[in-house]
Amino acid sequence: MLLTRLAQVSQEIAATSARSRKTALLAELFRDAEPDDVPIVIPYLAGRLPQGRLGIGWKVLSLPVPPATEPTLTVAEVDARLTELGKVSGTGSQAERARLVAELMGAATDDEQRFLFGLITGEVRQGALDAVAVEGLAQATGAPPADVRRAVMLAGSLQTVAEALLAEGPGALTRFRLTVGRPVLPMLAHSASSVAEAVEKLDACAVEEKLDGIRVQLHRDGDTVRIYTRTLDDITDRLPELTAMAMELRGERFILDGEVIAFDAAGRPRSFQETAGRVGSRVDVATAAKEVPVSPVFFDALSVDGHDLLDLPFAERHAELARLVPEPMRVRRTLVSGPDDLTAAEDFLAETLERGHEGVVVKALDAPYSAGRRGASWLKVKPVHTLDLVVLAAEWGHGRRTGKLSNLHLGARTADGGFAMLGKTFKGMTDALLTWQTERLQELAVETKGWGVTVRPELVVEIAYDGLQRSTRYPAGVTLRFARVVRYREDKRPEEADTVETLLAAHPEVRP
DNA sequence: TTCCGACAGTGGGGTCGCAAT
DNA sequence: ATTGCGACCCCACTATCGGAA
Repeated sequence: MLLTRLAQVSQEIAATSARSRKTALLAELFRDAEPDDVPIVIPYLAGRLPQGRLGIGWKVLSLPVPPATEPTLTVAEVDARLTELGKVSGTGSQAERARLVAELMGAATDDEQRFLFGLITGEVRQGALDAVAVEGLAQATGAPPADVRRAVMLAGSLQTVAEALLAEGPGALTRFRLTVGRPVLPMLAHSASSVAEAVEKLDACAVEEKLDGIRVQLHRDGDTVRIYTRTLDDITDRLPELTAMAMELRGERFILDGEVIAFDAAGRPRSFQETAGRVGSRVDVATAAKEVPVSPVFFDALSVDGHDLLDLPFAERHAELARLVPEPMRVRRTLVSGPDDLTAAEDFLAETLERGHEGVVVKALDAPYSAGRRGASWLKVKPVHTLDLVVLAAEWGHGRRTGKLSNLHLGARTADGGFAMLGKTFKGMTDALLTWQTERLQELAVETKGWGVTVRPELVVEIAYDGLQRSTRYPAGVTLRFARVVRYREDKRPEEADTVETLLAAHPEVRP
């Protein structure tokens, strides 16, 4: 199959907003793909490279290369060239990589260049990724969408399922079962603004500590232990202490879900930055493990002794977990019978925050494990802080925000009467707000840059954030975590905005 | 008819590792 | 040694479609 066909279909998908139409377009293309092309075409149209990341980014891809006039590239050839590029990334020089990219781009037409750019940078912007591709695959093969979806969750890969389905038909789906050693996409949580709201929605539930660490899925099959992240990357080698602990547990074959986190000597959680740095260290793991040891804290069991627990209610899965894992390695929790029992939930949240953790996750006791989904049966509750800050500058948006000033530079007042930038945010804005701020900020502009505008520091904006973290990038030595716009405060003057001093005082645990 | 769950998109900061300067 | 880049951790929020209620 020619790459140009994919580029055209991708454009058509982007051009329609109807998901049913997107699905139909994908299904048609999947049906037309030759068996050899299937492992390439499916991921490409789901906006993904079969090779995973290549070590090629926006920078190298942006170097201008004159496009070809005639479309001649086949998907097989593109795949071969990208595989070559991936190999060079592992060993070779950047110059060699740039040469290979230029060669590939030079063989592509204008449309194909655009498609490849999006594919490699991970920004296809066609409004259809994995989930829509799964629908298309179901339609192309006549398999029930729910069955295809489940098989993809269990295989942890769309491509594997697609190949089997297109080669053997819907019967192949039964092959994909939960298997120890093969990671499944983890269940995710929605947000709730309070425990009252969460308990109201879920009724009988467990309220568990939410730890600010790294999500892990631990598989043990006899003497073999494997540990995977949220995105199913294998990080076994970086967590030797976890492997050792897994061997101590009372079971031979199991899959557990949990979090790893570093605690200090007093048993309080260390900052996310410290835990993440430790888990990210790959070169000298032994030293890193000595300096920042991490502990596993498990909260779910997906499989025990060959039994698939995914469809069991949480209460039963947790009973299995408790049988296998001693209490210190399980997440702290309390059981709540329903809205009448709200005080217990609220006390537990207060206690959890006192212990230095992020918040809580409220989980329905009767819900199955929804692998790969953001199920409504897990609700996280975290305290929100707010500040009144001043807009110092704004950057032009991309994609659907093209032509709108989007990303705001936020400043707090300093002792000398100026402003110190604390970070940026593009979150929390409605389309109407984007339009309004684009106009308003241009009125306040003092300087126009390629990336946006700097403005007179006059506009006050209320910002919600999750906490403070140390920063080497910003002048106050700190930055906001997960900042988002709540509303503009045109009733406030910049002299009334919050100061760096009061911000630091509100977070004594973070010292710049 | 209205409501709501699921998705995609738009990016944020930090850290690590590697190659180039 | 320092800098720039890419990968991968953490993540919030809005718009939209289409099935459920």
